[in-house]
Amino acid sequence: MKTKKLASVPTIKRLPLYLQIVENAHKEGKEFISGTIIAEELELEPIQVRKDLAITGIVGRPRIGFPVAQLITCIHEFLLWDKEHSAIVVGAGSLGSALMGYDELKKRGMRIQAAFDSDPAKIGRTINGVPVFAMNDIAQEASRLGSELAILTVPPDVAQTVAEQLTSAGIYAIWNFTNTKLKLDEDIVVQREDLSSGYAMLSVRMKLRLNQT
Amino acid sequence: MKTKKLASVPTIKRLPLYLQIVENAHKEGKEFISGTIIAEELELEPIQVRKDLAITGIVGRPRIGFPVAQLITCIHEFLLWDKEHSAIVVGAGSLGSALMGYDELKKRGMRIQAAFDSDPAKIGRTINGVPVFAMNDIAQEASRLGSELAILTVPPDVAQTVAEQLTSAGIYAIWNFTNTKLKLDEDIVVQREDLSSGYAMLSVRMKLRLNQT
DNA sequence: TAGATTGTTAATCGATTAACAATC
DNA sequence: TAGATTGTTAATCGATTAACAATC
Repeated sequence: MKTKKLASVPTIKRLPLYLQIVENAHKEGKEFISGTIIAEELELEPIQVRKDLAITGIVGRPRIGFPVAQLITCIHEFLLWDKEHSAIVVGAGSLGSALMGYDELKKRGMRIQAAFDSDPAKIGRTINGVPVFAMNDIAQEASRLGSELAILTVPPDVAQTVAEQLTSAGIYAIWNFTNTKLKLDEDIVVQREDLSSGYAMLSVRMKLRLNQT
Repeated sequence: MKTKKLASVPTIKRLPLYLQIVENAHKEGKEFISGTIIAEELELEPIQVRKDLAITGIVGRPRIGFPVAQLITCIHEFLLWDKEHSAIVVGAGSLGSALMGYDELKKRGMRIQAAFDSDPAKIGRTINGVPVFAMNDIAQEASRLGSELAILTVPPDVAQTVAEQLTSAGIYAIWNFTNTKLKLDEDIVVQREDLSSGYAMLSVRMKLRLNQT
């Protein structure tokens, strides 16, 4: 088995930015795009773009740049966005509903099969085309659907309990939108999505901006 | 004017995590909390927690830890979360609506004064207590309200145009939830909130997990 | 050809981690 | 006192950036 050098976290997080630009170039009918152009668009250094793209296995042509169609494929494959990921949304509040209607995710291979909520008014209905089940049926339904991933948008006080139910039902990855640090088996992938850290950055930069004068 | 050493981006992003734990400790009536405890809770290194907290100006007591109440104040002040930030939501779709109802932000000083949308069905109504105005009235209303910050949740194709209107109306900071790279004056604070980078991390980690076997 | 761009190897920079004296 | 914890100074680690030969 080949031991590939792992990509760094910052690199992985930049790949979707590159992908978007390359897809735009593709729509415009361009066959090649240079790292220099991508870098300008995102206000990054060209060398950083080249280094990042290299991780996907793409090979560019000096003087010409990278083949657009192939680059899209390489990024997709690297991120596993060429395969479907089955997912359920747990907590069909406003954030959960927003995610169910988020086309970007669907385009990137995420298939949201079902949602779960404890509000009787929501159970049995569909939101953005996704059927809503009772929270109590999670274990049963998630097993039946064979879902890989759970998008967790429940209130923080039930997050830990619900997460444990999910793992029992065979879910091995959780996209955690609650601000609860989940304590689960090590082999469960938990990705925390933290709005407050973005808000912290924003606030500090606003403070700096105000102090400039 | 004292030239403070700037905090690093990773440090700033971790501060809200610390804040949450310290606030919990406060609710439980604890007067002191050690960096070691905080680190355990978040699965970080104690030295990292101490270094991060130091940036806020807090002074701890050897053997005892950090004074809880004072630490909360220090983090709040550092993030400017002790002051109110006036904000408007531009694009009252599902994500915009979710943010209007997000208590966390309100607790951190964000005051959402108004929302804007081009859908006539929404204009004139209120969502989560926030009045919705017509998109055409942005310039006028934002100036009148004196808003500092705009939360941008419009479709990507109008993002740039709307952003320019916002800056003309005196807005100097934009929390950009669209996947459009905005091209604005350098003195405008643009904080991009990128769901796709989180999804990229999640996908790669799921891939690794699957390859483990 | 001339010159822009790739990809590799080396240098730099900055964040994390380690070591340890000071402290209560 | 003994021992846990802070805060400072130094060491390490890894990401970014620079330099440059190879290429078309």
